[in-house]
Amino acid sequence: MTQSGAQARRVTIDDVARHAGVSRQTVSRALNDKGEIGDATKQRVLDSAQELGYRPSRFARGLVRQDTTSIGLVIPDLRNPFFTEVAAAALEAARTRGWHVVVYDTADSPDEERGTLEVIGSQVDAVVGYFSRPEDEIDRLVRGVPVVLIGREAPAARFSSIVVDGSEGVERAVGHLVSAGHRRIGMIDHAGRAEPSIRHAWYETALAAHGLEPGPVRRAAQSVAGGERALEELLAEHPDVTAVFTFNDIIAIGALRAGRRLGRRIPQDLAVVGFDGLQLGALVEPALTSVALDAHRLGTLAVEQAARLLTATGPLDPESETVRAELCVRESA
Amino acid sequence: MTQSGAQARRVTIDDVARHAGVSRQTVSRALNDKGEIGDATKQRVLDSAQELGYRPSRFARGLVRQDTTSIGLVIPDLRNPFFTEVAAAALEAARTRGWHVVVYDTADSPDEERGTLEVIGSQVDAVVGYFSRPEDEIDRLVRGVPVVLIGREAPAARFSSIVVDGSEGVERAVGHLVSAGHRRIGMIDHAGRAEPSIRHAWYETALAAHGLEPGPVRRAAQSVAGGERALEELLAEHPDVTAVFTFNDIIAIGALRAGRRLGRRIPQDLAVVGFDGLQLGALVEPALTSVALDAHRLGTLAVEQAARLLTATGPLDPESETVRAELCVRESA
DNA sequence: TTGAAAGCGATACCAT
DNA sequence: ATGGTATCGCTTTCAA
Repeated sequence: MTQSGAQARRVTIDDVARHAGVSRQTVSRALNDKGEIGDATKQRVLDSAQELGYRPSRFARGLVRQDTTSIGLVIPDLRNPFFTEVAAAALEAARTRGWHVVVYDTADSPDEERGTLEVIGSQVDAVVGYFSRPEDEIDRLVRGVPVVLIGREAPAARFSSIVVDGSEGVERAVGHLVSAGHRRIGMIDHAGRAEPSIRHAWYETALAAHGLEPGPVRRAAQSVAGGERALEELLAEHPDVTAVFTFNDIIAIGALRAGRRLGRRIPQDLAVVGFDGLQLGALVEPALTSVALDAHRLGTLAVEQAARLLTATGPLDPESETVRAELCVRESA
Repeated sequence: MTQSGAQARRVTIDDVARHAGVSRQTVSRALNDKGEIGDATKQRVLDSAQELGYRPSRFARGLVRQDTTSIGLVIPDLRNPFFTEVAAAALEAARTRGWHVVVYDTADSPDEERGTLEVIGSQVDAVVGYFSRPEDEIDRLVRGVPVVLIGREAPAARFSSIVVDGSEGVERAVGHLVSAGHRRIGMIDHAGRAEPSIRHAWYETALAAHGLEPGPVRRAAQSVAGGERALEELLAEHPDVTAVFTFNDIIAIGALRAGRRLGRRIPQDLAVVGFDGLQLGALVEPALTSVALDAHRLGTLAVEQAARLLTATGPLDPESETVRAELCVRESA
């Protein structure tokens, strides 16, 4: 007994060939605009293909012509303009190379990150992005796929990476605060991981360099609201604080708003310095002073590094692998 | 004469099999954690694979197990927070389905758009996103790949789409302005395409509905700076204008800034209404009033629509295909 | 100009 | 538990 409503089987090149009364090589020629084919035949084949709704399998095609490259781009939170910028730059750089970019947003969650790593290995030729998991675990999960780590705290041993060095920038920022008379400088770190961030370490080092003792630290979710709450709590506990350095600009903007709401004049009563150097910082009031990172460069370099991995050219030299942060003074400090 | 420095040939499953002294099926089993394999054998195979640096071909694998789905997501400008939001939502929706998303940023350029369409057809199972080219051209370029058009002005005949209906929202916005006493309401449209945007049409209709004659229109690049310039020019030529509706929030923010700089009090002397309803609008001062669109919903629906195309379920019903804009009143109007 | 046959690199089914 | 063989859908020689 025959089943009616047949399975929607894939239309293959052979179907088209049969329909057009030619061999499949001829179909291939017609579809790929190779020469060596009669005009009439070509048209007939094209028509058949159209009529049958034929679409070549990307797998079969990829299998035989080993030319398409795609990379995976892993971003912790695409909604954060900083990562958007990195992603946009990476997309640009990939496009100039004719690469495809498969984007994954791990929502800042280690679990999602693991899931992504598991699945990504079999989908792309190289992986570029932000990861919080230990190196050996990443290594195990991607199973040999080349990886470029961006902004990894400890320059990775077994992976290529693009290193972010904010120590100097943060040091400048603290210098700037100090010369404006601030002595009691707090920090709002991010709340994501168990340990303090590397940015926190830079902050402490910078304070020490200026002979200041560590200020109070609060942790915040990476959102404006998170920054607002953290600043309120920080000032409630430590009213003597007159300046804060924050993990990033989003948090800083929250701090800015909360500070104003509490009646502090900015930057006189409360100076705020963010990190990232978002364009957005220029739009709020007062405009945000920030330790700025060149996100565009980060994205571009990451893809270039991947290219070198893939072509077995040597990696970038350590210097050009590093992106340094610079103090961008606006109004909030 | 043999060439030294042999071509870096791909390591295949057969190489691993040979190295481990087993058949390739056994290798396959070991790698895919299927049962029916001895522990010792499995370990030996895994070691060989590791040693040879073996990575399965995603094409060969995809060819035989027809399970991985990927879609192309085409965005005009990832740096615009609105599209970022759409993209983030689409990524989320795709992830729950286990799909991969290949992202393309067309930089708002018709040329890039064409290039993207040409290349995308052979890379993904469906395409979702924003396009400015005529339908029939899109059709020709993607060659049969299912397409979901987002926010297309004329609901597409031959493609599925997610429709944006802002008429009501804009009408409300104009009503809001009118009841605040504004009679001379200008618009800043975008400068991208030759013709006025659909948002401009909504604006005109809304004015008419309130018995107002069309106000002056200026076009701006989609950036804060573009908005600033356009507003300056608009007011220079038409000082009697007391309110402007803008193509989007980014432009609106520019208008806001320029208006203030010109000494206009906002919203009394100059009311500004944007379009998109970006979160960002709440951070500027005064906070931006805007005709808001649910970007998250847009991204989610687009992917759902793609899912229906792919599974040959019926498309979404027309009503749920439509996303309506709503007036979000903050401070600028 | 067209067609036949040989892979590309993996998995699945059926033996053993 | 392991191996042989067919197969996935296409492109690329090589003949005709």
